[in-house]
Amino acid sequence: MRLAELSERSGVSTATIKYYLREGLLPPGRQINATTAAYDEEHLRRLRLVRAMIQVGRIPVATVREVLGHVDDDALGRTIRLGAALWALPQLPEPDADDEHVRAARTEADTLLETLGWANARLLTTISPAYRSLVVAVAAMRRLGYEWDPELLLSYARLMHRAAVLDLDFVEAQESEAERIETAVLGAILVEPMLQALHRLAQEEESARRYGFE
Amino acid sequence: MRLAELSERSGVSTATIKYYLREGLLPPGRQINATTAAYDEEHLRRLRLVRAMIQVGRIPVATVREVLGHVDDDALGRTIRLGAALWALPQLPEPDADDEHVRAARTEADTLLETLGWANARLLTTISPAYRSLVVAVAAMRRLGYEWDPELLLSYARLMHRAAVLDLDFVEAQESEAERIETAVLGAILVEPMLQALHRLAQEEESARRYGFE
DNA sequence: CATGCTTGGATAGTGCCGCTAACCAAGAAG
DNA sequence: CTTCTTGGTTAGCGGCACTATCCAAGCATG
Repeated sequence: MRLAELSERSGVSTATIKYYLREGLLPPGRQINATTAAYDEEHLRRLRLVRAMIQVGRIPVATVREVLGHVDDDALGRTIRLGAALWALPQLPEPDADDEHVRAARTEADTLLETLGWANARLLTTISPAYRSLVVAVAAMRRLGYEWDPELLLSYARLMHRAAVLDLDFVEAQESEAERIETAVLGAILVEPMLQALHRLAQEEESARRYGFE
Repeated sequence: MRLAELSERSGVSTATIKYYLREGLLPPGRQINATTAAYDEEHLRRLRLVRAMIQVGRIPVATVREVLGHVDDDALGRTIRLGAALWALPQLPEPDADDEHVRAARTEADTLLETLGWANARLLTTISPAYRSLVVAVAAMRRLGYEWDPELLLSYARLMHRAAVLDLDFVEAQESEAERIETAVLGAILVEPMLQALHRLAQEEESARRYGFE
């Protein structure tokens, strides 16, 4: 398959495909001669993957390259490989460690993990970007003066844990190990916008149920 | 409070505050004379709100202006006002209506709402951006060849509905109607990154539980 | 009162990002 | 032998979130 056909079948312009090749998101085609390269189904699939990550997952191009690098790295174990890929995803900016709200949020997050018994997550608190993002988000709400019962955060966490269980069950259902790794990363990236959309739909539904359209 | 003090207390540079004033994210200060303007606590709070939306919620500046416009619009009822604000949030791009995966995803989404009995959401399917985003996300996964039991999507939706119930309970706990509207929008914007962070943490935890660190 | 500093407002510029248009020489097609 | 198409290279574009610079008006000090 030539570049033009790859473009047609994927719906991505040749210029953009060339850009992805340049950026290393797509392995080069098999060079037939100086002016022709051949691409196969694997390229097509990879291209769709890249597009989904960029358009649906809103992952920056440079990050997609990094994430795919981890996915392709056969040397690592599953948890590490998944972790490496997930940790490359864009995260909230580093919090200011001196800020009082940040310190309070950190305490709240630590208590949360303890209460939940997430022993593994607790090992990662100093390094996991997800933990850091949680602290930033909680600190932002606290800074705006919102107070809540610790039970609330706990409830959210339990819900998201159940979502994670569904994610990983789905991953395990994949046939090959390579597919499982890809699904784990892709799942994490594509399930997020799906959950977000469902969340907003659910808010609309619940708001309309409670208050009608007034 | 002068601009310099507003900057110091919020941690936002004066240049950036001027930019927000220009962009209409912040109402102008009370003009004292040709070279001095006074800002009050309300400005400080608003500025923190804007920062949270931009930095934690990753909402584009133009969208923040739009969302705040709806929040400040006393003429609308609660559901409409919340809806208007939520609908202004960035969404996934318009799907290609001719694509087979998009059509399949639309059917799946419709069945989902029917099964859940989300009667209100079903009224909104043609116009709600959240519905559109859901379709795009589902279509992207289908395009990559992933198949799943309809039960899976249903489970995710039930989880997010429970999250939405928690959200709205929290909103109802606010004292004034103005606060409730603001909380509803802010909640929607700031809870999302929090849920995302919890989701990723939960995935790390669950993956480590199942497979260890190998 | 003079001098120098600070203030807030306006304008233009910066850096990054995701493309995209234009060009090019090598090769295929008729 | 033209004429068209190919894939690779380069430079540019448009949007975004700031940010550096300039400016005239005021305030503060000797």
